[in-house]
Amino acid sequence: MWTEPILHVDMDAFFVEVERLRRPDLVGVPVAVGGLGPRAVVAAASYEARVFGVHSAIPMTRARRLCPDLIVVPADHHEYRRMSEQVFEIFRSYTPLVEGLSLDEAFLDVSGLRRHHPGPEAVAADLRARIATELKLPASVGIAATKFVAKLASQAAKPDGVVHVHLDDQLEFIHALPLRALWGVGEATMAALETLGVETVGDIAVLPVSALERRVGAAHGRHLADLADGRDPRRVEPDTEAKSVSVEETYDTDLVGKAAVQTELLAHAETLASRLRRSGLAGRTVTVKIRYADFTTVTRSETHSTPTDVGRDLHRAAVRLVDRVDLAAPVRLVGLSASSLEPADTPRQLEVEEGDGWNRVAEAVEAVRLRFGDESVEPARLLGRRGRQR
DNA sequence: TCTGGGGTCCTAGGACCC
DNA sequence: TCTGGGGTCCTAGGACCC
Repeated sequence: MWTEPILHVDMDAFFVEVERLRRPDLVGVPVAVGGLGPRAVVAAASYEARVFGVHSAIPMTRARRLCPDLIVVPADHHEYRRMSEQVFEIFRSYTPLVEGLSLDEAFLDVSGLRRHHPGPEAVAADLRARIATELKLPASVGIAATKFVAKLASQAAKPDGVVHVHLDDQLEFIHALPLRALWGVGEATMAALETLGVETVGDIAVLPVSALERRVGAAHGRHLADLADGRDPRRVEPDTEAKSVSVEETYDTDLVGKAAVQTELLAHAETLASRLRRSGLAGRTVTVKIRYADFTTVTRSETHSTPTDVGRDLHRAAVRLVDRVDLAAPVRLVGLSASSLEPADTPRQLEVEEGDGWNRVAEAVEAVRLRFGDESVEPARLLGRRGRQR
């Protein structure tokens, strides 16, 4: 019973269902949540819309063509985040071992609930009932011995169901699935494996590992071989800190010229800075991303010895970086990100710019000394010197 | 059909250090 | 005068996920 203690909980058409809570007119009809601009894509589609072939990531223009009666609702990420927090609160009322994958799905390791529930299926039933009654939202749950099988099980459970894959049936279950269903197998991997004539997970289970490694790389190849044999040692890791924070925008019409790009970078820098501050983070690495009209994408990054969460610093770095890319061609997307993140409150070495930098430092130092006394600020090399003299 | 915005992880090459 | 092996960090690009 407890040999399959991992739950993968996946909210059904989450954005759509959240919208339906405040707009009952959306119930039972084809709905897509997404952007409204000419370049928007579908972020979430209701099951009524999926019948028409409307699903996540397809262009909204195409979705409208596939389903003329489609109701398009602009995305409200604040609201989705708010509801997501309530969903995760319920998850964490069962176990602290909750690993969120996005706003609407998570792994739960419920092995610690042995004494309180007869089995993981009882936990899943209880959890789904609570989400349904307290939040009025549907959720599907996959139960398995490993993370990747639990995730596949929740897909099989949709919509609004539960699938428990017992250890004894695990290989039979995964081998029958199309290869593309595996987490980590996308278009490129499928293309790389095409010549091998593999279609299902079972097909790669009988392949030599070396053949996989040759085509998709060492790490990926071995990983796929392990999954096909049902091996997945990854534990449920309670949520870890963010590794990067980014802001990007695709424009309805392409930007032309350096000035336009720099202005967008200034706006991004301010947004990024406030997001960093709200998370209490600062980044040492700044990366600019430029996507041209033909969709080719370039990035330029630089890493500093000290992290920043200051809009002005981010913008200055961004302008330096974007100077190294071609801005004569039309640009459809501009992005800015911060990585190599550190808590913003760790002690930092100040970096003083050329120009009037030291002047401003001196002014600031005087202001502090006026308020807190002459010894409140001094060069680091002098620290402790006065103490010794006394 | 003409491709969002937010992320994570991997690879490969090069610089640099010991 | 030509040259090893290992480790770490950085950069750029790309695959993939929701």
